[in-house]
Amino acid sequence: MKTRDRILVTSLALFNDEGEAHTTTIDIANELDISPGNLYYHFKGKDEIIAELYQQYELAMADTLHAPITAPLGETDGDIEANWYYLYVLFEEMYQYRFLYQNLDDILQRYPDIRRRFKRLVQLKRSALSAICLTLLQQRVLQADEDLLERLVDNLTLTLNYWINYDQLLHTGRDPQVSILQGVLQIMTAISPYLGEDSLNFYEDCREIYQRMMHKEPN
Amino acid sequence: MKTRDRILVTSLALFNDEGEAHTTTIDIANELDISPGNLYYHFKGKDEIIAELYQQYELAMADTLHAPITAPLGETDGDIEANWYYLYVLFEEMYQYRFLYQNLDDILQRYPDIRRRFKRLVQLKRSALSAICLTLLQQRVLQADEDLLERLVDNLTLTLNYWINYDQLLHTGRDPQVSILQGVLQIMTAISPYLGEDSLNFYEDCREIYQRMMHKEPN
DNA sequence: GTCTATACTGTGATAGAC
DNA sequence: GTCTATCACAGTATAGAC
Repeated sequence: MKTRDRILVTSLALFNDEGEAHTTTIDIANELDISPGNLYYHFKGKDEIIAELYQQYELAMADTLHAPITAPLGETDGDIEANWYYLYVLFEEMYQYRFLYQNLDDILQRYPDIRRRFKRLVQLKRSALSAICLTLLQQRVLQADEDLLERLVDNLTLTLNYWINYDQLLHTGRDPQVSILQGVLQIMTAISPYLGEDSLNFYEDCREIYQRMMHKEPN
Repeated sequence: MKTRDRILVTSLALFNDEGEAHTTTIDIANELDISPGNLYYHFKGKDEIIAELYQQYELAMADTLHAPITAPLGETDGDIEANWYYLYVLFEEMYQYRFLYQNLDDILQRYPDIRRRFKRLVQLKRSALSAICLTLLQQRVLQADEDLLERLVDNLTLTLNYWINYDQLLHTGRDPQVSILQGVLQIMTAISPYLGEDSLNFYEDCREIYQRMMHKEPN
């Protein structure tokens, strides 16, 4: 593994675990057992490392997010399992770059370029969740309820974005896998009451998947 | 106004507008036209200023949050207007100390004491929202749906905590008053589908209050 | 209570040898 | 590509005069 890549991997780990703000270039160099000078040979500074890490994150997310926008998830309409798995993957990808979310406003304030791009990404998340809702709900929501649907999609986007922060705050040290599963359940549950008579069935199916995932987790 | 209080007021303003992480003791002293030495006479350092500001925030919030827990809001059950106003006040109080939410994880990591207390405060928010739900929903939610109710309350707590961040991210520079009104509407909307046959009426009432508040806003 | 001076620290960044 | 050495600077904190 090249030094440049090792710097990226180690930086990401330190940012996630110790917080980006309090990880210095020296910390990174120490962790890698290289000199600060060497680090500066590969990257002009912390800014450049963060820019590169964000680039990685953006590529991965954008790729995933386009899936439900271009084609409905699952073979049959309302395929719960496919949507569950999809949300799980999204949460996982976000969790891998969780340092972004921990000091979000701080980072977005310092890097206006990342701010613009992050905003676009959130809008993309919103579109993806909107597409999922539209297939799940099908024609169920009346035309007049367009606005209601917008509120639901905002609700889901908000949950997707901040759930892990919220859950880890209330349950410090909880296994991240559990947090993520809870997050998926949380989103699915928020959709359920809009499903009319299928509402309870849908919710029960979700809980069942949740239970199943929770118990096979120690793999 | 005593210097000590002026330091607190100015610090809060700077933290909110420029971000806590990048506001130094010197910035605060400059803004007040006093010397850094003078500032250090009143507070041992930035830590102590933050601790004091948090104390203020906690007192105000805890006081407000106990209201619906001890007695239902509104004179009649399901008094929408009273609950609307209540949520509005909560958002406003949080907005006044928004620097806390902008770098939340960073601050909570640096001050373990604040972490514990903030966590308790979120649980208090959760209790308040739970109490509101119970009066609004009354006996509507079946016993079997206890778990569903928990998911709803988590959803509302999450929205209350992060809505302003989310809204300001997607609509940079939007009038905070509008963000807050949207936040209240967002929470009320999330409750509405659980109201059974009153669902649509409730939602329409909320939209009406929202419209009214939006237009009298330029006061 | 408030000021000016100053010292200490950690971090970011570069130059030049190997 | 990697190292050592060193600089510059910002932010924190204190001492002592007024």
